[in-house]
Amino acid sequence: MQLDQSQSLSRKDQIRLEREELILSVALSLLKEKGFYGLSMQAIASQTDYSKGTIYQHFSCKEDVLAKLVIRCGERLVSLIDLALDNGEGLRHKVVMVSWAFFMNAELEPETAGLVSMAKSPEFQIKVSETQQKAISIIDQSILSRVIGLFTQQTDIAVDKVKVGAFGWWAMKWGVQDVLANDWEMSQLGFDDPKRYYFESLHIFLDGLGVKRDQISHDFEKVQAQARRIFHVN
Amino acid sequence: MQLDQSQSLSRKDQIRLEREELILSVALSLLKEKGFYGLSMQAIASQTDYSKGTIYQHFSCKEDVLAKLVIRCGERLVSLIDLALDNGEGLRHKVVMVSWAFFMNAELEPETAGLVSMAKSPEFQIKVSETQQKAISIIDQSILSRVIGLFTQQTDIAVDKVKVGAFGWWAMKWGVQDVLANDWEMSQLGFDDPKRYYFESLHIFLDGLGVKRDQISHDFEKVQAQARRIFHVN
DNA sequence: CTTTAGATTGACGCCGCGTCAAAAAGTGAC
DNA sequence: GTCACTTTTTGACGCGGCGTCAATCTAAAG
Repeated sequence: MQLDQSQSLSRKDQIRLEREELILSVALSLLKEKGFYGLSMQAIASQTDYSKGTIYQHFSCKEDVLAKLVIRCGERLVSLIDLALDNGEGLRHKVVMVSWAFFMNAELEPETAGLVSMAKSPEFQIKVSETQQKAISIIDQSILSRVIGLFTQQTDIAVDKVKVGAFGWWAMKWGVQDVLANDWEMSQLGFDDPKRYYFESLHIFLDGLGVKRDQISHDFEKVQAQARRIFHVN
Repeated sequence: MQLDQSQSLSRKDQIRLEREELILSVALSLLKEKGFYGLSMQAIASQTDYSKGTIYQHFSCKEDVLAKLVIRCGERLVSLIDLALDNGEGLRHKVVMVSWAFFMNAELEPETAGLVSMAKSPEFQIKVSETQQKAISIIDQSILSRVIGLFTQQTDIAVDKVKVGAFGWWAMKWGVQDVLANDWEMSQLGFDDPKRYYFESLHIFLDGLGVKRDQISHDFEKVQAQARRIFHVN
């Protein structure tokens, strides 16, 4: 009896989960094809061969769907960051590798990565269910605590510089991400490859912080190749 | 005859301009009150006591209205930047003052400033009339060329560092702006006042670049007060 | 006063959102 | 297999926003 019930429950849950998966993958492909404006609950319903009502049993609104995509994107990012931290040698190298974690995560799913900053706006947040809000918040904390932890653990940086270091890096990385996401016309002004400029700037910042230089970190191509290997991208 | 015609034309234009002004101010106040989602062409029409059709004679769509707000915001920013450049002494000080130009511009009209990054997204852009697109593009160029020009003119920075310097600063500033615009919960992680951290980070970056230190630039309060005075803010 | 060009209006068609009563499918007892 | 009951699914519906356009109004010129 109990077994049956639990089995049937888990079976239901299984189906529910699979469907949620389907909905999300359809949403993502719509996002890719038609962009943010082209994504509608109606379209998701048609493409999944479910009715609108059923979709609304999984997600309370359009924003809720997008939030879930952003959450998955964030979860993948966290795992890439962990890989970066495990494989980096010393503070500078780890910082560089984590930067690549962000870039490659965005590369894997540019559509979703482009939503991240929108998903953080208050107006978006209030439309999203609390569960999701918390999930986003937890991911943010995970990432930031890893970043701060990284700076704290290392010995080649003064205690009073830890927070500034983490902050400055964070800001710089975020700024570049924004440029990349909406590919601003920086090339017209001679900034053909923002990533290269980012890493150059980053090294200057780390120099200013007094972080030890090393052999690998300064070689853009090499470290990129290394990152692709570690993250299994491309 | 000709005089009459030109008079009547300029009169018409005058009225048209005033109305455009009215529309924009109503749009802005709606944006403040109800936020981005609450802003509708219908609402603008009601509040201005014009019909929807008339509003559409001025702006082709909602995005067009917002674009115009962003453009004005950008124009004001350019003028603040010029003030900053005129009043700053030396590279570091000018960089700091220009940073304050950005911050205070955002402070003057947070709603609009929060739209800037959205207004740069391709999906937004294609909905906006070409004239506006160009206007935005011109403002971007104005700002970036000033920034690059600033780094180029100064003597206390190596030639090969000019572009990196401009880029790194740009990225960092942009990242912070994003944090401020959506006030992310950084305070929970001990970053109570992002602006202070920004300036600390900025100085570290400038140190790394080899930019000369000075007396004023490092005093947050002092330089803020100076900026408020120059920009006539508060 | 009449004509006419141009400005203004708001009803209209369309679409997307989110809801909910009704229909369908599932479940279990007999 | 059937019946009664629960759960799930459906899609028609109401709402509201967008952008259009034929009809109406205005005002200037003849």
